[in-house]
Amino acid sequence: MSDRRATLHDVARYCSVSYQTVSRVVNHHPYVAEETRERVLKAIEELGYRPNRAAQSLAANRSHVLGMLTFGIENYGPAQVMIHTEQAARAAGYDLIFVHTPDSHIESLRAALKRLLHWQVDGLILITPLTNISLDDVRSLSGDYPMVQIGIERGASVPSVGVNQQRGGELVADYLLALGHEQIAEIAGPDDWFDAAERHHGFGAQLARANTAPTATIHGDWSARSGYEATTNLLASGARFSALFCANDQMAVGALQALNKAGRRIPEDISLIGFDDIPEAAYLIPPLTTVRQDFAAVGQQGIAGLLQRIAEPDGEPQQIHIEPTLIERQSTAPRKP
Amino acid sequence: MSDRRATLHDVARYCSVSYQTVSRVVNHHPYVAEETRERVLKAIEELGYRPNRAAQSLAANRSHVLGMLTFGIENYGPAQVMIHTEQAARAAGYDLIFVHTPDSHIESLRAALKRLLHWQVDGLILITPLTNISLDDVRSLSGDYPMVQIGIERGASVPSVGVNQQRGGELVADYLLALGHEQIAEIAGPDDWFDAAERHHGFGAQLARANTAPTATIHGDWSARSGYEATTNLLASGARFSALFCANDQMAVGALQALNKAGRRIPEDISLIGFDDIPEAAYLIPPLTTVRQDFAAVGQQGIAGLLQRIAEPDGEPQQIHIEPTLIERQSTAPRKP
DNA sequence: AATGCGTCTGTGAACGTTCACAGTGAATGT
DNA sequence: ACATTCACTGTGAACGTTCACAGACGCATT
Repeated sequence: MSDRRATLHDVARYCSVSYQTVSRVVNHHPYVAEETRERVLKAIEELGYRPNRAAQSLAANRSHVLGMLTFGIENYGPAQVMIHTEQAARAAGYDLIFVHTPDSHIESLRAALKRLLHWQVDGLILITPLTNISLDDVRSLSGDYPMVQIGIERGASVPSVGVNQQRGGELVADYLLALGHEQIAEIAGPDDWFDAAERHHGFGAQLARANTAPTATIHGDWSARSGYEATTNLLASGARFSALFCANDQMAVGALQALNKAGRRIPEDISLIGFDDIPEAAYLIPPLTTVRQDFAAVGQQGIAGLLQRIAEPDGEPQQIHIEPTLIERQSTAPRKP
Repeated sequence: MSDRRATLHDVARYCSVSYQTVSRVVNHHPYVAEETRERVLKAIEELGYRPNRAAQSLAANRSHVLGMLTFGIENYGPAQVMIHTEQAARAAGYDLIFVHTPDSHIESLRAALKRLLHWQVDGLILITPLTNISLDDVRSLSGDYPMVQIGIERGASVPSVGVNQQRGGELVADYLLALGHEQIAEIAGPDDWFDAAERHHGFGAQLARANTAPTATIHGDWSARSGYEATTNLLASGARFSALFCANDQMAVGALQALNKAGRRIPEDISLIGFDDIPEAAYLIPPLTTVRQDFAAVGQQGIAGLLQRIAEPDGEPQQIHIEPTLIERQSTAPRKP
């Protein structure tokens, strides 16, 4: 209707109370008479009044916004985490301002972080699964902002929530060993992602406990293409293996094709196992055995942790682990005798 | 260091100028002496001053924020659009506040929109590819906000940018007809997505021009699971077809498995074609023929359109089409004689 | 010597809200 | 009858910035 948005004062004038009373109604303060409340509510409705967030932030010195910094959301895991985090934040009454770093340079991160801090964000959610981004560096920029890191960095000084990737690696090792496999190859994720590093570490450590080791480890970049190329190289190198662990499902897709081209049957000749349980995993040929991560839980716990941090900024930074589960399908089988 | 963030006044006092001069430096106004500028810049650096966005919004009555409303970003297409849109917005100096609707009820949309409008967003980006969301309804809530709809709605009263889905459907029809296929089945997307509707429409129309029609059309929900089930039903129904068009690649993954289980060889017995060109498409078995959409272009044009709209709010709402391209791989072949 | 203009700087008010406080009645207790 | 409390309402200042204006100075033009 009108040119300008209605303000507290407009509403106040409209129903002859003070602006403060209107404010009280809006913020559900006690001590406003029922009759007045209704009159004000009606006026708000009629004038289409909406509080101005900028003014609220400024006056109250809190913004009701959380800053979300992401990297690599073209990948399934980070994207899932992001969606669920947004949901949890919204449920808690927070809006999200969202910056995506296109690359992992520390300078890009600084720039992204600066953008977020311009806003008086109440807290920071970091979905930046990279080891080369030192959280101390982040801290130096962001001061004592409440924040939560999604994905666990070992011994970090920041509260964090993530899937226990190390345990995931162990699950895979245990499972393949139980099937009788002794020669196991690995296509790991990029070294600078700590999810990848932890998976790799857990996997290797568990094999070591059984006095064995991966026959080969190649690092991919999460893409099907890299899985394909890694597998091709693996086969060309003459490495012998009866099982192959891919650190995510997309790389397993590529591996599947490479193995297929080389005439290896799955699971008869080679057992293949992925990680993530993307929705397509059950529909590959054969359906892919993989490790499922509960991203919804990560998102919820992440926000819960952050809100707690906002409420009481001191206290030991907690690290919350979500346990992964192995989903057995038909891409794995006992080793042929 | 200090408890409170530095303000304009702090900086001003620190180097004995007025706050207004500092403001001028920050905003790159002309008419500030080189010597002063440097002194101020130095002070800003030393005090770690950052402008308070809330105060800026409030005073200037513009926020430098764009509101982004998304639906269905668990799907490849919307997610890609979102990423590229964010990038383009950031490049243009805008921050993004981000709300995701978990479902397509109009009430969820209203709620989401309300959140965005609380902020004095300068413009609105709608990535809500649903036909049941009437843009007029959006307008009634958002008034004359500059906005851009990602994904073309036929005859919409709002500027929009999207891939020419209809043309995509035509490409598929042309291609399969040229290969000699006459009996073509279709697994379409959900009816209430306009991308799906347009693809379906273009596909059907082009077949009609060749005096034929799909032998069967089933609607899936974009997931591999639904592709699998649809294909299974198709086969069980006894429908005869030598080619199958899936409205996205994920459904094609499911179809692939269903056909495989039924002993149909691809492409020898049945040609399969998808849509989207997800990164895994080239690594399926066999590599999937599909239609590629340039999501980066969509994002960039979307932001460009919105910024133009913000600059001059009047003028005919433009609709920008991005043309899709067919990527031929090995899941399609000429019909067996 | 007076006028004008361009460059640079400062002042006051405004943006729309919250916070701290002060005030007003009416009901209650002594 | 008077103080005390409680429920409710209003006032002034502040948050950190931008905008519109005005002032001061130097230099060229008349």
